[in-house]
Amino acid sequence: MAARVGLTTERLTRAGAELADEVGFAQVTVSELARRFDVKVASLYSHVKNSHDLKTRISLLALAELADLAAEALAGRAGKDALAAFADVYRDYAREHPGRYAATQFPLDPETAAASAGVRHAQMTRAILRGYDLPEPEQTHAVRMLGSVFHGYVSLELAGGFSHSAPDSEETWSRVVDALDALLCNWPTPGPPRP
Amino acid sequence: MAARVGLTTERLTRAGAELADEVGFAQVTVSELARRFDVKVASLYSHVKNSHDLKTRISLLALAELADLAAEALAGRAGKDALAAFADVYRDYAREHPGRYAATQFPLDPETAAASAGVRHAQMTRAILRGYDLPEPEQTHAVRMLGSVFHGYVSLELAGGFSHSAPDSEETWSRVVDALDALLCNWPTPGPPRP
DNA sequence: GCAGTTGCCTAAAAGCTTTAGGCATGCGCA
DNA sequence: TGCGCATGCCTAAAGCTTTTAGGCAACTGC
Repeated sequence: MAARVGLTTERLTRAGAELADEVGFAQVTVSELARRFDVKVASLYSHVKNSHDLKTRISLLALAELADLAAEALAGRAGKDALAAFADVYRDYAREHPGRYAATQFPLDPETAAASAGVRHAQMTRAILRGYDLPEPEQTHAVRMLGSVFHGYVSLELAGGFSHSAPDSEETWSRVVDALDALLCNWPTPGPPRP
Repeated sequence: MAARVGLTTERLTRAGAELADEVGFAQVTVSELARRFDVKVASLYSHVKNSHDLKTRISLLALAELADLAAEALAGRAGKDALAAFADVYRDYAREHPGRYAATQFPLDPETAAASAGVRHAQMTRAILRGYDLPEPEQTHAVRMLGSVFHGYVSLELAGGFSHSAPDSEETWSRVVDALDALLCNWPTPGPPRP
């Protein structure tokens, strides 16, 4: 009958990522993917363990892409320049590839996460902080805070939180980066413990 | 046969919220809810339009609970005290009710969102800023940044991002609140536009 | 040109969603 | 107390997704 289509775990993962950007990561389904390759659903199960496995692979792909883009953007930059470039890459990736971005939030089991490009991305965040010198325990707090701001901002923006109200998101983003730079330059020393 | 159970949109919504906290918001299903009431699935469709409607209602319930808790925490506080209390309510709610918290991120259509308790919550964020005086355009940027940090931090924490590594999340959270307070006290003035 | 592997298929079971239509329970009213 | 009617929950059914088992045919390499 029909010739072989040439399915591959690789191709399925890529197509899954594109599908995610089109219809949303949550709507990525083995069935829909099969439809796109004009192939019966069961055929995919030779290349992908199950739906969860497919999503995990898409997530790993997205994390790797994001880390690569960030590494490229960071090359030759330091200080606020590096911070802004890193932040922009993150936000732009999310806006250009909302489905893939959602995939980066897919909960991975600890070993998978530890082997993912996510750790590379985290190391880059820490590298940026070398431009501002913070003592060690504070550095970790700052890394976590940067991650929170970037992820939080992009999530809310993608959810439509900042649209349809002035000032526009572009401007706020720029001010947020300014604020983070200022904050890292004047990182507060620990006060008395809260009650 | 079996007596009437007394289903209500209200009761279904509440039970749905509990279910979300137990198994995760994404796993909330009309079928599972029916099982919990020991009732046939179709019976729920008299009280709830469809699965999406159910999730919307759970989302609205969670937003209202969160806004109520925040309002209570804010009463009689100002400045950093208010900021910390507001932040803690947000984080504690998310940790005690992860499913409901996830529900607060459920995308609502614009009119529904505008009529939700979400706007009340946003207004409270703005009220906190009255303790730090920022000029108007900057105030909006700051509101968005606070929202981003809170949401981002809590999301990452819930996803397990900060567990299994020192220092513990409790400490970072406290430092993040310190940092936000410091930042609001020294909010940077707009620099030259980025190229 | 043959053997063997691999790839895609048919078949089937199980679960979730949603709609249509039916019976009876339990309420209001006489 | 008993009647009528509305409402609440049920049966039935179709359509979709996931996942497994097993089969045939098409490529690969010899």
